[in-house]
Amino acid sequence: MATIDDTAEQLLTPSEVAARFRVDPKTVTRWANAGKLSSIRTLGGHRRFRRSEVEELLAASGLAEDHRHPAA
Amino acid sequence: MATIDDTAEQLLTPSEVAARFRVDPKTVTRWANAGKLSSIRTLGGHRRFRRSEVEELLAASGLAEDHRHPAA
DNA sequence: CTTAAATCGGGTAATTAGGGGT
DNA sequence: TCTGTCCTAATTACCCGATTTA
Repeated sequence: MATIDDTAEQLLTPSEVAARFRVDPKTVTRWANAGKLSSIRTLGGHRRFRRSEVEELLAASGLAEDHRHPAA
Repeated sequence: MATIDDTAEQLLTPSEVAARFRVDPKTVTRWANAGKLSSIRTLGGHRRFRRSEVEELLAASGLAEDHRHPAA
């Protein structure tokens, strides 16, 4: 069938982001409202977050999820 | 990948739309039923979605994933 | 024509949004 | 100031069998 290019950005749910930071999903929502996290909205109003941005923030906080060894 | 004419309207399956929004294909179906998405029906009753419309909705949600070529 | 995957429906749990208060 | 919890309403995810698609 017509396989489209999978250049699409990988998105995470609020729960998935919360699990990575060990915080409550509501806290992630507050970060999004405060503009600390870029949020995408589903057509129903639920938030989705860019995986790359979350990983970067985690790395910037000194926490490496290390499925990849740090380059620096 | 498939070589498709740019003049033709590119249609996406429910799964492809769902992957871009990080939701379940059933949710995309629900959006179509709610009139939030324009849907084309195959002769068997399956839904197809306009790629341009999906891209616009994603962009309106705060995500611009236009790495390939500008939709002008 | 056969096989495997996807999408149809419906129905029911789980998640999320938003506000308020600790 | 920041975070976790309580509440209700809305949205989304997973269950099934049957049909369509590739």
